[in-house]
Amino acid sequence: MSLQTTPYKGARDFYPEEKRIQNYMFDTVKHTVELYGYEEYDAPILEPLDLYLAKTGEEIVNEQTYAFEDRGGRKVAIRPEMTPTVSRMVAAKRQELAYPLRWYSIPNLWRYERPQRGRLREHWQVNVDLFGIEGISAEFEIISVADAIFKAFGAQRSMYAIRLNSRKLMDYLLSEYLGLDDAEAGAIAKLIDRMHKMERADFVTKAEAIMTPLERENGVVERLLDILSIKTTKELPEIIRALPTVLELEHVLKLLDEAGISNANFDITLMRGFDYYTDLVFEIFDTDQDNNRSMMGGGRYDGLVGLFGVEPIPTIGFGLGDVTLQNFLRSHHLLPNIQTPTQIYVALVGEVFASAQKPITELRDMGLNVAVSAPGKKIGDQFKIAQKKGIHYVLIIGEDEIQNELFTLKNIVSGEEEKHSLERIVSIINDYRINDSY
RNA sequence: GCGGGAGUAGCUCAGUUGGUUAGAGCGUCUGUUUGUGGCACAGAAGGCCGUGGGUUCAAGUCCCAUCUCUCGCCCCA
Repeated sequence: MSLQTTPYKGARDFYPEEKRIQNYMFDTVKHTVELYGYEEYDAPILEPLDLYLAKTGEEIVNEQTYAFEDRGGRKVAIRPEMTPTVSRMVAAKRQELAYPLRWYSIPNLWRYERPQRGRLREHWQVNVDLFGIEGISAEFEIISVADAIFKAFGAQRSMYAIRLNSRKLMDYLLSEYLGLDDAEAGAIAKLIDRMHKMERADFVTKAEAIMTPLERENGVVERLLDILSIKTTKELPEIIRALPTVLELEHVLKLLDEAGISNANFDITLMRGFDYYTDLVFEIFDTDQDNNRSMMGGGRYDGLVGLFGVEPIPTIGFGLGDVTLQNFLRSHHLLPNIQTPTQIYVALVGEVFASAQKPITELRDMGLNVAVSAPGKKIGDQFKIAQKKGIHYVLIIGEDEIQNELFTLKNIVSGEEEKHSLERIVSIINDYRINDSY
């Protein structure tokens, strides 16, 4: 029995060409969020299992978390998300941090479940969080940052939709306006979450099954359907529209619209699961039908830092998964062809390995990325290898070059070939790289 | 955890109602001589047909089981 070469189920190998894509995506994200003043942090991949039990549903922790006992008998988990960790970090230094905090990270996360399109067991997730601002300027900023990331990749507004809702609004709607008890409200909320996946009649049947006969007689299902069909906050019943959370939501939408973010809209069917969100929630969807998934989700979670026994801190943030982001970029042809960072491939001709070291070192000292071919290969093969590696320049070093201190530089894309000094070569390559950038 | 689809060369796949030594394209390697690649030509390597059992004179092909991958469901941090 031989060893497998395939990676662990639901996890990916990143060969250099794939790692380049990931680096490009993460570098673009980092650059964008840093424009807004966000700073990178990180934390261990292992956390005490308790950290997740405190705020997440039983099923998620028990069945979808990699959890085990360490050698000291402590129950630990591989982090399935970053939000509890960052809340822990903030709580630990609650008194000494300078608010507002603008923090981001790109951790790898693990969840134990069956892989499917857009969802693997290991993925990387951009986490962007803003701590310490209570008002809607935080909502406006965090959604603007999310939007800026998509714009930084060259996405058009028609390619993605930003959907907003309010958890407080939905709580009021289900318990006060429709008069459902907690269990019913929870079940209906889950149903709403996936209503776009089912037929209307199917939704009605399932909704009726959740409600009591009396509620059905009183037309609660019809009232639910009516309210779920609305497209703007203006259509909400007057009593609901006057809620502070709705006024705030309208204000955020107005600010976004004035900022040119025209693809942000109210969506009363947006639920965002059932976890720690306390007020506004939002998601970004791919408008491409083949990738009809939430790529990014977030919202306000004012209560999480307080779980660590300190005064709560108002917080809003979002997460953006690398798998769904890459699917998005691919389906909209937004992934550039990213070159190897190696700029020159040195082809040695003849017995010059030792004497070629000096010019090679000088090139590196001047900042070029230089790979040297294996000795003893024919020059034609060395061209082939350089081409296959995607390196555009081959530098030929033989007896002749070393004697004259003029080296043969060949652009294997154009086929042009000339002899130059090392300084001239550096300048040619640097100019070429600038012109060749994405 | 539940369901659909698929496993044949490194990759993408063909393989007739079961019938001799298993096929193509791409890729890899070698050569068409000596410091010039891509193109072309010639050649080579590379398969327990996912694994185990069964039916049959005969199984890549049919049946059962199992494993893996994949798409969905559940769930979604």
